[in-house]
Amino acid sequence: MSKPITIKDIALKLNISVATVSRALRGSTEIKKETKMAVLEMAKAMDYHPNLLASSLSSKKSKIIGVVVPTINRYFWSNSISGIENIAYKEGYKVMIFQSGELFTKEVEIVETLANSRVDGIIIAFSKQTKDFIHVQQVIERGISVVMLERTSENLKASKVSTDDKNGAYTITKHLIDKGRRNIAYICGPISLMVCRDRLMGYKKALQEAGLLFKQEYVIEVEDFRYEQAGQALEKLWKLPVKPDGILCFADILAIGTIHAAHNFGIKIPEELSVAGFGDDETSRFISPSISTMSQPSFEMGELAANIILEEIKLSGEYCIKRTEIIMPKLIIREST
Amino acid sequence: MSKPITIKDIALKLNISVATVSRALRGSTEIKKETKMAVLEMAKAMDYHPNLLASSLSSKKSKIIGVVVPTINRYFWSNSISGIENIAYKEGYKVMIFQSGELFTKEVEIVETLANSRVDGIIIAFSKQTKDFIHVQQVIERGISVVMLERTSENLKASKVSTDDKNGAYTITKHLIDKGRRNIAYICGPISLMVCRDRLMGYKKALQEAGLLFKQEYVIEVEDFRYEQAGQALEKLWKLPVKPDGILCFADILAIGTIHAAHNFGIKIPEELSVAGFGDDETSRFISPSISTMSQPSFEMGELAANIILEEIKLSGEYCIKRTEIIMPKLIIREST
DNA sequence: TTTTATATTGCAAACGTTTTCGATAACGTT
DNA sequence: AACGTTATCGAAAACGTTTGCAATATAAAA
Repeated sequence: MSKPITIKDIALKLNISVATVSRALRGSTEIKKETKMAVLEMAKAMDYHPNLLASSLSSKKSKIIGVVVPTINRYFWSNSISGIENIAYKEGYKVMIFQSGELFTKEVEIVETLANSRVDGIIIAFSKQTKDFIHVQQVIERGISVVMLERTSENLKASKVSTDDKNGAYTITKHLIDKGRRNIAYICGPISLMVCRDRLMGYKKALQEAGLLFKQEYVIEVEDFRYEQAGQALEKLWKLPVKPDGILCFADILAIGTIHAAHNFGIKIPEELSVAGFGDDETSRFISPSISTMSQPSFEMGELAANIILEEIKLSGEYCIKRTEIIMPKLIIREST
Repeated sequence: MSKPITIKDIALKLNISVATVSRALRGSTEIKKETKMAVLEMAKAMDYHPNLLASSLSSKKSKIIGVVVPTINRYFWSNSISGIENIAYKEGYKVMIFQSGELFTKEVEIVETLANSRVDGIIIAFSKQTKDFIHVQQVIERGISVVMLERTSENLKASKVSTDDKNGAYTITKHLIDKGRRNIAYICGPISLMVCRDRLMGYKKALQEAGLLFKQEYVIEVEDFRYEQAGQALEKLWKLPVKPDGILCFADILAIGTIHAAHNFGIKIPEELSVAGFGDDETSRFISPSISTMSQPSFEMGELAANIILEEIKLSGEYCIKRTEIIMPKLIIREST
């Protein structure tokens, strides 16, 4: 309500300059111990709170890193955010979380806001609609560090950390084949996403290697990563002349949806149909049947992204080599296959 | 890299004052159409980006509302955040999301940072550790609007929106009783949370009304809302001389954990044991058995909280009556009871 | 034409910090 | 006694906006 206390007020009270107060508060060494003490005490006594806006404006650094993900309520994203925070907070950085809701326009808006708020760096996972990357290209040119996480692009000169999707999908498809499955379908996400295309490649490769025919009608593209979508996909697949005996799902959430729909159709899992996921959501272990999946170390991937961006912030604008980290997921076999 | 363009640069180029540029950019009415046009064009031509820090510092409003929740990866929280965003974005406000990780110290730190960043308002759900509320009391006194969401406190003069937990728990406990259950246990969260105590009261009331004995050993308090915790709770309950035939879980996630553990123990649900949840997580509909639960309109609750805070921001500091909104959850009956 | 109202603009003071560049004082060195 | 060091502090210029008030130009009214 009443005017907030500023360093000027403290300076006045102590009969010293604002410069010394500023230095004392941020622990500069070139300040006499007694005055530093006096300032700190007075600050506490007067209930002083620094104005971060003024500070960032003046110093040109905010100690904030912005994170933008498609949605926060999926395990992979929330968990990697936790990883990012874990590192960032240790280094005295705050992290601001934003969700694009898979909308390109909102993503652009968020990135712009973040840049205009002069955050020190941005970690971004693109929305499924994003095909055009100039909005982040511009941000990079403005001197803000950017790291791409999981949903990346090759057209951008920025570090990225992502999953080895091709090999991951290959591995789990091969697992299905090893289990004797011959007609394996793939319920995949929007093909506009590189992740989806990469996993498709791995799936194809495994089929080919086993001498199995790739059939286009076995690939069902769903728009959103929602339970219902998987159910609809299964319905389509079940109308095919040759029903699949195995399904690879792009994400665990789709696997759960598939299993649910299969249950309604009276399809036995895994006897009649094997279902595999990707991502190892927390839930996947606790439902029945539990889900075989490729486990992605999302927390660690977040940590890695954070470490990279902090590194680049430190070098800020110097020519540092952009890194590309590809993480291999791990096969986890459970009841559904 | 190169110095960013400022309104001063635009003013210089156009031979007008920074004041007019500022007014033109923010669409003030008292600017001639032609000059406004000229400014906007020049801004675009020079690739101008406003500095939000400077703007907020000067205008004393940030158009940002901060949200702090225990964790973002639980359905209730992420969904209510979506509700908050839905309203806020419409009104031109950005939403900054923070998670306390159920840690008091981190919550305090976040609230302090938010206040020091001069956000216009804060929507907060307290951590399970939070018993002391001076950190938000101080923020309120500094003139920042605060609204409490779901995890509230009665010691604070701030608006709140929460669930009618007592009646909700009463309703679903009664449902269990109606299904013929007589030995009903309650797996609850940290009793330090008012939500947990309120639901306990509803549970007790239902028992009492039905002439059933309340037994302390039927109440198991878990520390975290994690699947594993429910399993351990069930294990304890199953060692009791009289095993429960129904379990009310504080949250759906605990219900899923309970069902999983029951499955491992070979306990038949719902024949041998009815399991009920609270919150109606997305997942609860898609697992088998699907879970009976009390559905909370989390999205709408977020919207409500946002509307209230925007209202209070508008009145900013005037005596506005603090509102208390209690939302009644809805009973959803599925297979688990 | 003068007067009055109105529409546009500019000046300059905020907003609360950080930081460069000196200034001063105290101290030891030669 | 003159000098160089070092420790400690202050003055003032940024940082990029917004905004109250004054000034000017323009249009309308007398």
